[in-house]
Amino acid sequence: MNTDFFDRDSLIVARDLIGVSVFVDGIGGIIVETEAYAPHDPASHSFVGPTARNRSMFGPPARAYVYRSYGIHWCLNFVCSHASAVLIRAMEPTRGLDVMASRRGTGVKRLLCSGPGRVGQALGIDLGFDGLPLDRPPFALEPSAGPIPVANGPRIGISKAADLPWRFGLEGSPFLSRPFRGPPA
DNA sequence: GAGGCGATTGGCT
DNA sequence: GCCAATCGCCTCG
Repeated sequence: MNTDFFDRDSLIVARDLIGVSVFVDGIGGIIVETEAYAPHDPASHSFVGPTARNRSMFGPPARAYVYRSYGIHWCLNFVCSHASAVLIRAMEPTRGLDVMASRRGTGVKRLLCSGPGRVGQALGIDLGFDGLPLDRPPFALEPSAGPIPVANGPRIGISKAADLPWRFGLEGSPFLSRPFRGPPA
């Protein structure tokens, strides 16, 4: 994947990432759910300006931004233009199922990567991946095979700007962290 | 230096 | 559906 793919508005990238495959050391699958965090977006970690935690968001696009969620989980984002980013919320696992099952402590396929914290754990993500470029190992990205039916709706689990329909997903996928409700916003 | 809170998950009712 | 677990970051004093 061309790094220019990420040098765009996070809303566009979030939608275009649905169907793209992501692998970390050869382990991963197809992205089926994302959320966009934009410049001047109150819900974005970059909203408060550069800090020790969010410095990767203010660096060049096409890199990883990793943060700890609720003191427990590691969440993986892709940095886009102007300190925006896309959170990888869910994937359909395709390669390295055995390794992901071992890391997750379950063999149930649907529970391997369906949720941002689960994605991080299944891929073996931690702070050491923060700031790494996405166009070379350990990361590998592959374009989607063909046209994808993309649904969208409000982002999950946030209190600020909770009404914005900036969550995107593969319509009808059983690997979504949660189903999409109603018509697209 | 201290307190509150969160882009979540898993287990129990 | 509700709630605890868990801890780094940010804000305020």
